[in-house]
Amino acid sequence: MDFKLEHTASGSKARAGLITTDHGKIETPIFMPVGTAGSVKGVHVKELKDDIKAQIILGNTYHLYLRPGMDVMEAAGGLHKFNSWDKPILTDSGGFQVFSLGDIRKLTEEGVRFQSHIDGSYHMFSPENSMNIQRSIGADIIMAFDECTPGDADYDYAKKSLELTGRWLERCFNQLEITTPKYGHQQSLFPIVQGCVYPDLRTLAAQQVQQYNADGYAIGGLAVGEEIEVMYSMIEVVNAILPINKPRYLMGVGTPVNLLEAIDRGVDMFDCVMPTRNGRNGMLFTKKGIMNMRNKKWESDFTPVDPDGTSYVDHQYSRAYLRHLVISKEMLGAQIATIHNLAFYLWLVGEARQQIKNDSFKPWKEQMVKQLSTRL
RNA sequence: GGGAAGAUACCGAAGCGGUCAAACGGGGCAGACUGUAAAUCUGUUGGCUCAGCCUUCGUAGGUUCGAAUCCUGCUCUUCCCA
Repeated sequence: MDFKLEHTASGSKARAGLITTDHGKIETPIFMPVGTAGSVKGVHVKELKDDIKAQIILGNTYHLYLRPGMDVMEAAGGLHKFNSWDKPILTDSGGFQVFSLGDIRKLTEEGVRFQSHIDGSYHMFSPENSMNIQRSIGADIIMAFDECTPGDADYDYAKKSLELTGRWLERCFNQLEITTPKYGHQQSLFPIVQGCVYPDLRTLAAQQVQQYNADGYAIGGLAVGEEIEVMYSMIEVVNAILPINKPRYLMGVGTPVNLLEAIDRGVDMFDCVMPTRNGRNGMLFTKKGIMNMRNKKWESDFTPVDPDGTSYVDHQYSRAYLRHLVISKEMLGAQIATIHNLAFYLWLVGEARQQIKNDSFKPWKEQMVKQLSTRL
């Protein structure tokens, strides 16, 4: 994997870059649609490519390991073949599930023992088998197995958690060294910077991950309960230390405003369930603000879903029709909303990239931030 | 024509003398959702000059300190027998 830093915006730390993987190029800043179980929920590959213009999507180690399992995954020839997405893929390591599965898992030095949310069966994740599983899935970018520290963790816990993540990181790299890619293309491991809301821990973490000279670095453990301003300041702390010539991936973030604020602070890559999940739940993100399609106000609004939208669903269907579908729980409603939201997110980061290259990012961002949170 | 059961808030449906403006479900209205245990979850849903008051449990009366709950007439619905 290669990263070329193309341009840094004036008056901002925002960057435009180009990642090259064996499955193609990724223009940064980029948003990566989340496809947890091997599919971006409700969206065909054709729509993902032609309409949403996704350049890279996510998969999840935990979910794919449980189902369909690695036997099927390897027999399929890896996730690219299995889900027929031939562009870049990134897999999360299962680290987030260590956090989100909360009450049905047990954390030890070795790894995490957890119960399947599907059938309650017991399993163990460790840095080693997370790497092995991610080898079997075959994503272009794979993530370190970490503990995603809760946002409200006290200093002592956050410090111990960070140290554990550090020891796990070494084991991840060791495991990668003694294994090889299974499908003939390169896989890059991104370490994850933890440290919770404590600047000195974040600083330490950002310094320590660099010993591995990775192809890119991730900032994890944010947007997990802490104040949003705290998240921004942690990004600033970490990005001041991470190397400028490597992509920086802010995990799990966020709202359109979060994306622009993070881009402004030098983040290159994002993923978040928000456009897909909120879309399924009837919420649309647009350039002018947020629309809850369940609201009565759209009942007889026969104008296009989003006149400014870049996807065909924005112009093909009316707001009144979309509201009807959402209210009626028709699956098409969720699909339209998901396609719209993802297309909007991809437009947003694509436009940010253009504004960065034109040295007009800062004023554009200030203007956008004002309107993006408006409730329409 | 005879008999039986029943009529409860937007709908369905509990309640069967006071703690009932009335359980629960649906629908309606609104909110939440940030490396997906989520096409999920939460709140609210008679009115008002709102710690109180007013109107409401088919309808008209009655019993009672007190009725959605008991009694009588009426109207309507469903089922059974002719």
